[in-house]
Formats: sequence, C-alpha cells, structure tokens
Amino acid sequence: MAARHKPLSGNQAKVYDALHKAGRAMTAYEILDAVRETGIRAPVQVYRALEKLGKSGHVHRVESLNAFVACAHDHAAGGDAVGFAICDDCGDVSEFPVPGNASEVTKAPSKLGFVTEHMTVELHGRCADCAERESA
Amino acid sequence: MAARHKPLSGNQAKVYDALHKAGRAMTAYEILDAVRETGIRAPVQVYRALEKLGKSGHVHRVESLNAFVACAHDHAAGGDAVGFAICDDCGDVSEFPVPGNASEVTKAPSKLGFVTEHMTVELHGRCADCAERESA
DNA sequence: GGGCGAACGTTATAGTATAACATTTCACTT
DNA sequence: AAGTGAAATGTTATACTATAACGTTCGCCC
Repeated sequence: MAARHKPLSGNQAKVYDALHKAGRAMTAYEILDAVRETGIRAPVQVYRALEKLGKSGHVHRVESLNAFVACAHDHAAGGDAVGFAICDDCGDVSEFPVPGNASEVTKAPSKLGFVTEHMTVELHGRCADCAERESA
Repeated sequence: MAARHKPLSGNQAKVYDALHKAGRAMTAYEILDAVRETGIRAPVQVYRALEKLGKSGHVHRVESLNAFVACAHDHAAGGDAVGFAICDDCGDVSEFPVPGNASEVTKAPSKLGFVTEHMTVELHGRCADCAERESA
C-alpha cells in the first residue's frame, strides 16, 4: 500500500483521529460532530478528507451502513481485500481479511472477462457475544 | 426461497416490472420516474414496494450504488448468496452466484463466533467489453 | 357486517453526498 | 525572497437517498 506513509493533511488527521479514537463505524455526519471543535464546519470538508483517507488505505467505507471505519490492521501484506462482519444487534463492525484473490468469489465473473478492481464484502449477522446472549 | 411465489401486490408489480423491463440497476428515484404514469406518486411508495420485493427475492439491493436490480435468476437452488459485478465504465451490473457458503470468505469471522445472516459481495471494475475497449 | 391485517396514499422531514467557486497553504524553483 | 503550481481548505447552496407519522382503503375470514 504505497501511499500509506504520506503524511496526512490537517483535516485528514482530524477525521482519522476521530474515527480511530471512536473505534467504531461512524457516518460522515457523526464524524462531523466529533471534529467540529477542531474547526471543521461543513460536511464537504469531512467527505473530502474521507476520500483521501480511503485512497491511502487509512479508512474504509462500509457500503451497507453508509459509514466509515479506521483501518484496523496493516493489510499491506498480501494484497488481501478486506471484509466487514457487522453485528446487527450491537452495531459492532469488525474488519477481516478476505483471502488471496478470493478466487471462489471472483471466479465466475472473471471467467466472463470481468476485471475486478475493488471488492466489497460485508457480512450482516450476530457477533459472538450477541449470538450467545440471544440463544440464552 | 419460500416466499417467492406469493402474488405481487399492485405497486409491487409496477415496481418490479419497471426494474425488469429496464434490465439494469436503477435508483429508487429512477424507478419512481418510470412508474409515475402508473399512478405511483411518492418515493415512499417505491421504497415500500422495494422492501417487500427484496424480502421475497424478486429484487436485490446494490449497496455500493444505492440502487436496485431485478433478480436475474432462480437462486432458490443451493442457498447460494448472490454477488454483483459492476462495470464502472458502462454501468452494467451483472449478478452471479457466490458459491456454497462462501467458506473462504466467512471462515475467519465464523471462527470468532460471528453468525452470518446475509452477505453482500460487490465487485467493481471493468466488464469484458469495456476492458477490451480500453486495452485497444 | 364487523374485525383484522396488508397495502395504499399524502405530507413532511431526516439523513447522505456533491457542485461550484473563492481562498489559502505549502513545497519547490528560480 | 519572489514566483508558481498543485493540493488543501473554506463557504454556500443544493442534489440525492430514505423514512416517520398519520389516515384511508382493500380483501379476507368469522
């Protein structure tokens, strides 16, 4: 992940810090509330920062929540894609690596000539804690 | 997919027909424009129909586009999940089956106790036609 | 014909994201 | 130090996506 080490600009750092401190998925407007005290005033400032942070790998977008999370781990390693396991009870979002080129998944489309540039994998369900609590 | 054969209500049929005739992904408001002539006037009517159609398997939501597509094929069969291959050039969205329980993908989270209820898989990239045209 | 649940209609509003344009900052060069 | 070009920032306005809250109508079954 080459761009990973470019220094963050002011607003990018503010947005990333808010997301990282929160340790959970946040919508752009939740982020905006969190960084207002730092001087950021408008949604577009947050979205711009998020766009850059996404490109540099610091932040991921969770499509099915219209939300964003700070990247949990160094997935520079294997070119693995990332997936999210989203608990619909407690809202917890945890990132996990999607193995290799996820051949099982992309096999069918690539046979038809589709060239994948980005892959979104999001699981909805119950995290371990909530699943256990419910079965009790 | 048990509920698959309940008859559609009036609005549900209008929305499904619009989506099926178009043969492409449409946003809720594009659908609204398409069904206005049938008497549907308000966004909420479209969203309500889409919600039911989603539950019955007639329609899928494409999270990364905030759009909807008519289900292309009878995936009642194997309990396979569905994925979408989305061409960022021409906008084409094609549905494909995600094999089995997609063990490669869900292995990591399920080891940690996560119980998957629904899985979203969306690939962005270039369809065969656009990939070829670009390499020319 | 009354009761019930699903579907429908209407208005208003909440929530998510970007357009357009002016200004400032900053690294780099001359 | 002044110039310059790209990136980042700031401001306002607006577009796009989705749901809340409420009342009415329809179809079915008793």
